[in-house]
Amino acid sequence: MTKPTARKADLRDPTLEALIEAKNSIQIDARASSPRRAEIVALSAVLFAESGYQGTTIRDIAERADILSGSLYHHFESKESIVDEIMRAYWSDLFDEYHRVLQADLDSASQICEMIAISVRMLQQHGPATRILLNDYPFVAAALPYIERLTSVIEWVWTDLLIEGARVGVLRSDLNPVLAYRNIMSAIAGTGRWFDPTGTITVEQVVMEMQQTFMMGISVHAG
Amino acid sequence: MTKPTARKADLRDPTLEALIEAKNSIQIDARASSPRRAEIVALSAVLFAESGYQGTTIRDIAERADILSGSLYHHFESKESIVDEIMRAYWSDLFDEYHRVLQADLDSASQICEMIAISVRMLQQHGPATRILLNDYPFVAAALPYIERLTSVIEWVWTDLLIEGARVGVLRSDLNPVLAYRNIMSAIAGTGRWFDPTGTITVEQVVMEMQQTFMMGISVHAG
DNA sequence: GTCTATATCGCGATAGAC
DNA sequence: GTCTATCGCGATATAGAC
Repeated sequence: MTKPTARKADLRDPTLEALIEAKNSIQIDARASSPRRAEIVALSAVLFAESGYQGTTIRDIAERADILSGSLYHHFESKESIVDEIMRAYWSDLFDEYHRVLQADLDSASQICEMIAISVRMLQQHGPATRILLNDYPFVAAALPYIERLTSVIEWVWTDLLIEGARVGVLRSDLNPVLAYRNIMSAIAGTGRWFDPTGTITVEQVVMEMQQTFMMGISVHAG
Repeated sequence: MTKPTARKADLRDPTLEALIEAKNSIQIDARASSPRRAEIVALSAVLFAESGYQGTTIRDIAERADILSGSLYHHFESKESIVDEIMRAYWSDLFDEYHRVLQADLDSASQICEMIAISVRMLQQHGPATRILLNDYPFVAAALPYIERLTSVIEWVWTDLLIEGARVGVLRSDLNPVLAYRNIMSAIAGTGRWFDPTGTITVEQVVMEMQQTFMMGISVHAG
């Protein structure tokens, strides 16, 4: 099934455009090219994910990097700038993935399945970032204003798709798109808490169970 | 439909017994009867929910209580003991509600619907506590060891019910009970982040949408 | 790029007067 | 039950030598 309102021709899908604009607003610091800096960012992400942003000290990070705390300020101007860099990389990759899915010529239901899949697969490259977002959202959102802006765009993309799916009869007509979105997004975000990359459950198992649980709940049934 | 394995007769449902035992292990401090103390606990819960446990200072709490920070230590022995009291009240009420549902003579699907309902309804009396648990789980679980014990009991009750439902054919046979539980619980916990008691969406709307989304996803369909 | 040394601040908590 | 006053600590961040 192709998308009912053909947008591939004129490329004027407002949510897709908002997504592109939001993605372009994420500036990645050029200094991130330094390997040492990237190493410290990665190890900080793990510590923040384990103990929380406020529960992790500059000294904790320095110790893990085999360095003294003062030396960190050669690479970063503040503790906040470290989590900022973690977040920019995460959101940049996430928006690229969303862009790919929204450009593909899929019906609403398939797009939703794909969006669940890419969101959960972020655990592979950005497991710590997912966890930081879950645990420290109030702090991170307050410290980095762009986070709430990007979150809004994601919410818009989802609800737009859910409304469209209900309109064309692929999804339940009595669906509350905002509540459905929040249920799905909570389940996705929740993986950040419990998923163990060294465990026996694979990311693809999580993807499949989540797709089944939600799609069979929100799609129209034969009976 | 009545519960297939009749447990009402001999009352030897191991998950119910574990629930009762866990509930009895939650000791409520008798001093909580002081109105002033209860007032401070309530207002601390709101602050912890807003800014996080580590993001809220003793001085913030004192200011909101129109008191000086040192005076708080007449009522509490530490900052940790405040969040402890918030958590004990929350879990005590939650376990009472679970107890009521598990004692009722319902089939698995209805019990699951009821368990979703009571969990979401905790937002009414314990909205801040729900949010604290979501945002500060790693810290709170580390500081208050009983939390992980109680969480395990809840997980056991849910997965037991999901397995039972699949066994008797009320739920999908290919269901992964652990993953299904985590999806549902994440959606429930997620309400703590976005639900606004002063907004237009009611708790009962949230309950209904969540029941529909999950039940139609995990129950066996006619078609 | 890292170390030494330290400034500066705000935190949780305490002791005793009232 | 609250206030005054303060302790002791650990936090982020800085300055300059090497």
